[in-house]
Amino acid sequence: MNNNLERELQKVQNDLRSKIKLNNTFSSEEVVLVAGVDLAYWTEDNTDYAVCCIQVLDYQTKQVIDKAEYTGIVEFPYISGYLAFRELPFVLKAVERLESIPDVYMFDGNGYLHSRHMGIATQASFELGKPTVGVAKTYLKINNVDFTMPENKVGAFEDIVIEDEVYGRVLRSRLDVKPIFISCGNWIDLDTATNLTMHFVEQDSRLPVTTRFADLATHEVKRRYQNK
DNA sequence: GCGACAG
DNA sequence: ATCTTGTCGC
Repeated sequence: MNNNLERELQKVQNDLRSKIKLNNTFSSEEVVLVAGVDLAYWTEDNTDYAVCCIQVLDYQTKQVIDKAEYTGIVEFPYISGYLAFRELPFVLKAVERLESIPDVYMFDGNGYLHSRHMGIATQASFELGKPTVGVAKTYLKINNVDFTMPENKVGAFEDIVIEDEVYGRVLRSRLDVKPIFISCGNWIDLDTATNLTMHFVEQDSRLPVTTRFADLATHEVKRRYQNK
């Protein structure tokens, strides 16, 4: 990619690093509304489109109490390490359409588990002003450090430590299924992020239902658009 | 040329 | 992310 662009994007991310707080800025009793965020992409008439879907679940009942979506033209390419610049504009537009105010957002991707601690979950927190969590399906290698595979037991995990700093966690959310990668977005600690994730993991997916429902919603929107 | 590469 | 059938296993 363009070197000047990369320097510019790195500067944006580096300037935000000092604002990250990896401790809870809330008490667990305050967490009532949890949002799952995801996007889907497609091409129509040589134009790239994306839809962001957000599903807001009640922590206790796990019922969807609010949802919103935003569809638009994709303006930014996918560049590994800079996912937020591509997806965040869609997320913010969708959030505007929510009636509720989620207490925490869960993203499909990383947060602190990023070479500059600036995965989409962390970068999003500064726009949203709310705690965020990153839940990724695959590992984005940092400084050539691999992760250790956790044992095959539900809830088993291994922290991903690079130069004595914990970046994130590989979590076995379900038995006999590939693990997922949990990291703090902002204003939340890793244990709480892990517990929150496990709380929403059910039998049909290794991903928390927050993210899972958002994923299903994006696919429905995509089909709706492609069938017309 | 080859391997890496969140989504 | 997306393109895509069958197939192995519970």
